[in-house]
Amino acid sequence: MTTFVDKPRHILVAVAWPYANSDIHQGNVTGSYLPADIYARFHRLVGNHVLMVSGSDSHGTPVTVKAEAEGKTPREVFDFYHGRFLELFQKLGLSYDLFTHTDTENHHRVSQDIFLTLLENGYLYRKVTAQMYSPKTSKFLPDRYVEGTCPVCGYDRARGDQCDNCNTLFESASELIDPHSKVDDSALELRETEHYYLDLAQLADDGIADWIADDKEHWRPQVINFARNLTLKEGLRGRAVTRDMDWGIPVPVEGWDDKVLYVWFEAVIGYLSASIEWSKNQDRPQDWKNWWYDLDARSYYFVGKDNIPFHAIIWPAELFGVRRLYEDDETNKLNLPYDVPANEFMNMEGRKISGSHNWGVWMLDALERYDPDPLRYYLTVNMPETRDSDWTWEGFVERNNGELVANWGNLVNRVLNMTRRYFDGQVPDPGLLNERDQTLLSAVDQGFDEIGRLYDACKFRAALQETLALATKVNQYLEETSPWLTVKSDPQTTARSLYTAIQAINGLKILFAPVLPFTCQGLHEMLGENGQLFGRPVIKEYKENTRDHVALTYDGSEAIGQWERTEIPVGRKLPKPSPLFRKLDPSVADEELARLGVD
RNA sequence: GGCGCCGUAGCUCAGAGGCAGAGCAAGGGACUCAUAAGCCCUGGGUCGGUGGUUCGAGUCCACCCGGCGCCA
Repeated sequence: MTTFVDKPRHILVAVAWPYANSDIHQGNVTGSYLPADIYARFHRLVGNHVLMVSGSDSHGTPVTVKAEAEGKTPREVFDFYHGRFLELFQKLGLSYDLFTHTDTENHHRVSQDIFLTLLENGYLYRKVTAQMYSPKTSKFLPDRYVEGTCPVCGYDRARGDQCDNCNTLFESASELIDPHSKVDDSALELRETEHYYLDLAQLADDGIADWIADDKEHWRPQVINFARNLTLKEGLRGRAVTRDMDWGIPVPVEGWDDKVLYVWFEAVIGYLSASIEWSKNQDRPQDWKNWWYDLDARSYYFVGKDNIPFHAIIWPAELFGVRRLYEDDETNKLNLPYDVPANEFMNMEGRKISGSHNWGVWMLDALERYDPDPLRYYLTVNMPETRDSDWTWEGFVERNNGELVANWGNLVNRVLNMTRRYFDGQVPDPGLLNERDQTLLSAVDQGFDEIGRLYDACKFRAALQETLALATKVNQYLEETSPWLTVKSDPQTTARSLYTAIQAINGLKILFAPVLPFTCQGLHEMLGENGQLFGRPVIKEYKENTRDHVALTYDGSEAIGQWERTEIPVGRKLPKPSPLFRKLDPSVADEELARLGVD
């Protein structure tokens, strides 16, 4: 059945790392986590070797700022949100092989080793610059936490990187008159500091410019054009990979104890370090190399559009500059991204989603009121694959009621109910299938090929629409054969029609499964089938030498789902069916808007 | 200001040289297995605009307008 895949391939599904400083909303989910999960589930069904990794980004200024605001340590802050991420992902069915975080010993070591290898390979250089320094706290301050008077318009609350009044951008916060700390208002001074820089210009010359220029036909146009625009038009400048801070990964160079690796530099290394950690957790410490060195392996980076430069240029440049890690064979090189299927943004009710304005659907909260599959469905059918999209609660209710309930759920329900009523719940013996029956089943079989191609190309909206169109076809087939009429006069025809519909539904179960894993498992059981289509998400604690961490993992050892239509045998007694989806009252939209404070 | 993405039915979008499409919404119909669901039929278009290339242009090219974004 898997005609578009010749032999099992290693597929790395690399998912954006959420900052562990706030809860996750629907924009985060539809932007990267959900498409990654759909892709991973599809390829697991196809029979490919999937490794889906990500984790919480525990470092970085947003975490420390939140910690200061709440009077906590950064570790307390990220531990809290990390725990909530694990709970959400488990409930929403995001099937990470490993969702870890960046404050593990493993990640520290891999990041430092990457740094040292880049240094050894000549892609890091040192440079001294002047930065704003707070004598009061003995800390350097990032430009956007500096406030002062704008030298252009005189606005007295201009930020160090930009004046919000006249939109002037500053090269350095030192251009401000009377610069002071936004955090504690204390006066600042200019002080010299030395940092390591990634030599992106050299990396571009040595190969990354060619790599970005070549063989990217399968990339989304807005992604590859954007990346090429950055490399060609702007040229690549060196970028500091260290900074003056105490929360983060220590720079592994003597005398640099008061500096850490810059978060943008080490967070992306998480894709590699998490693969290595997963491998170690499985007691197969070399396994990760199948995804990172095998020439046939493919890596997909599911991120939002704000992350395109880091994944289409900077991370490939890091990998290219490192060449190989923990590998003696000099012919091996770390794989660069095969694709970066970045999504655009999702708005809500026409406005930008915003944490500080409480404008968004907080997923953990939404799961208190709604099942995961309808949420996954709406977020997929409305996914911002080619342009920004818009979440509306009215749209959520309409799609749920009109498509999941009325079309697909109702189809399943009517077929299983008739089987129950007319044949005592046993799969009827169809005798010889006629042309119309066979046409329907071959349309479903063809769906595995065509819809499979869409999933494989990360066209999830289209895949879902095609699958729903097949469900409509089965509904049409039922109208044409009208088993509720023939049952009185021609039971054999009724048997054939219901048998055919049952087999068709069983095929649709798999076609829908990457997006709707929970209800498809339910249907699987209503068809009297055994086993789990997918594996189980498990939250586990892992011990290292100095500290432990909890992570989400995926146990696929008992998964039996395959990308093909199987046969539900004649004579099987089916269990009592129950509806796959529940209809939502239109007032739900008003209630949710009221919850947001909208009249 | 430069660059990129987008502009197609009331709404959401697909189509990327060969008869303008789907779903929803609207109007009509036959049916009753099903969560009043499903099915059939109908209406609905200056494909943002202008000019060009071509036997033929939503589709390719140039310019312009509008929305969003990145950079300056």
